[in-house]
Amino acid sequence: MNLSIDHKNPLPLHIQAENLLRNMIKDPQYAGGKFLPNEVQLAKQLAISRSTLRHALNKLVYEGLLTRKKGVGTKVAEAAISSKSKNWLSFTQEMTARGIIIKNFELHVTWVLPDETIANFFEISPTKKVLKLERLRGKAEGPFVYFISYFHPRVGLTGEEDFKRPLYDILEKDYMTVATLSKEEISARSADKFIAAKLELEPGHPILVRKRFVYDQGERPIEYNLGYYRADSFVYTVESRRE
Amino acid sequence: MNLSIDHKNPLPLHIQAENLLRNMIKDPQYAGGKFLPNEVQLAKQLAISRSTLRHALNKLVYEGLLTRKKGVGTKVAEAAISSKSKNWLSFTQEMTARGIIIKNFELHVTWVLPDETIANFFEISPTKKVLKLERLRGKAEGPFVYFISYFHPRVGLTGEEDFKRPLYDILEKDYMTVATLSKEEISARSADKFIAAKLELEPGHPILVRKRFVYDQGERPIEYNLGYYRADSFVYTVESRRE
DNA sequence: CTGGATATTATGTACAAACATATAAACATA
DNA sequence: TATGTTTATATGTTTGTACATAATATCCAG
Repeated sequence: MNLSIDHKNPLPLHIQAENLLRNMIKDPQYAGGKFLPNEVQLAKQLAISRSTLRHALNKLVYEGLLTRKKGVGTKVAEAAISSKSKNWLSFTQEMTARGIIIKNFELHVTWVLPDETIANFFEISPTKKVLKLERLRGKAEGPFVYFISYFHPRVGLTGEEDFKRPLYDILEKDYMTVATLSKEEISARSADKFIAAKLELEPGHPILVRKRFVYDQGERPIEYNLGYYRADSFVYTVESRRE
Repeated sequence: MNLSIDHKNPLPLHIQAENLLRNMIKDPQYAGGKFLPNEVQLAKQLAISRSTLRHALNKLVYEGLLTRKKGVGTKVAEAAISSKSKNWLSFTQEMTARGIIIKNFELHVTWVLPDETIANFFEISPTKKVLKLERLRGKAEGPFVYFISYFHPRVGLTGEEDFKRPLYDILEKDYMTVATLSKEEISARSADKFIAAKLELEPGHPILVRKRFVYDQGERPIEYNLGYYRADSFVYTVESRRE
């Protein structure tokens, strides 16, 4: 990856700067909370104007990766693991953007009969088997989320796919299915024995449950997803605006 | 609402322009798909520079309200008008819509010194007292949520208001403050003794915590709200769409 | 009448230069 | 010691200017 800006490169300078910054802030030095060099200095360092640099910075600030404070400086935003409904990033993309490397602890693929909720959501017969994908994921230190996904037969997944690739990438590129609409329900509960064991905590500890109903462009159901998050490492964020 | 830009107004010009544009594009003329005036012309019309105008336009483009096309023009995005404002119901309105009658179990109003989070969010000194409103609310059978709200001094609340009225009604009608933007963080935790007692459950039981940061039209902070919900009676739902 | 060169139009990119304002540290005063 | 005051620093705001590039409209030759 390039570590400096190339004025000959046809890629716009502010995009180059943006990419460069994305890498820069993954450095533990900055991810640890240290301020970036100030704008004037950084602009000089990259040999671009302050305006162009700010253009790049703005984008990262908008994405919530950086925070700025007038008179103080710019630094990497608190790397609290969170979910931003607005941007529609995949789990992996979002975590990577924050410099968090996701590790897969477990991965199971099976074919199962749908329970009532799922059969209803998919509008299929309860005797028709669906693909079930279970994943235990987290950081190097340990898992923090247990995912269960069910896929509508219409999608055409075989179960032989490489689920280490980003899910929505597989769906889009290999199955021409674009996830367009998602309805989510977030609730709290205490961990039962099964989930507690997976997430390496005591039964009874609070967990955050996220149910996700995913639809394609035609608003047809394609995925039902359950996520069980350790309460101590996940915050769900929402931004809403009225006009 | 102002229909032109006031260079005397301390509110930054690009924010004024942004607000103005938000109104402008509600006009059926533009919402119907007509192109806005071109940037150079519009800048002249508003008596601001093209850069400043673009700053405002960029924000709306980020939000997905406008789409631009090089060499062609800028217009209101196709699907932008649809579902956005859906979320903005007051707690009481929302519950009433579901046929749930809300009972106030407790209601306390006090003036307190803000902690660091609040002082930071409000951008005020930690020595400046703010109004704190605590409410225990629920159904006839029992409470299910404990709310704590802090209000920015700018709003002008005295503490003598009738808080049995809907909050946003008070703010709009009596204090000319319109809550326009809200950022929320949802997390899970187990109830401490205080909250457990309020919500009539055992300490250690899971609860859902909702932090809410509320802003007015000028994106100035006006309220910080904490909601502690019984996990067995509350689910948070979100709908998001990508275009 | 059609295809291709050309001009026009509007957004995209980039830089330079001031001045405004919030923050924090250094300093001075009561 | 406590409280202002100044100063250095960094981001925030605003303007002006110039040229690049994509999309569209126009015109001209064959």
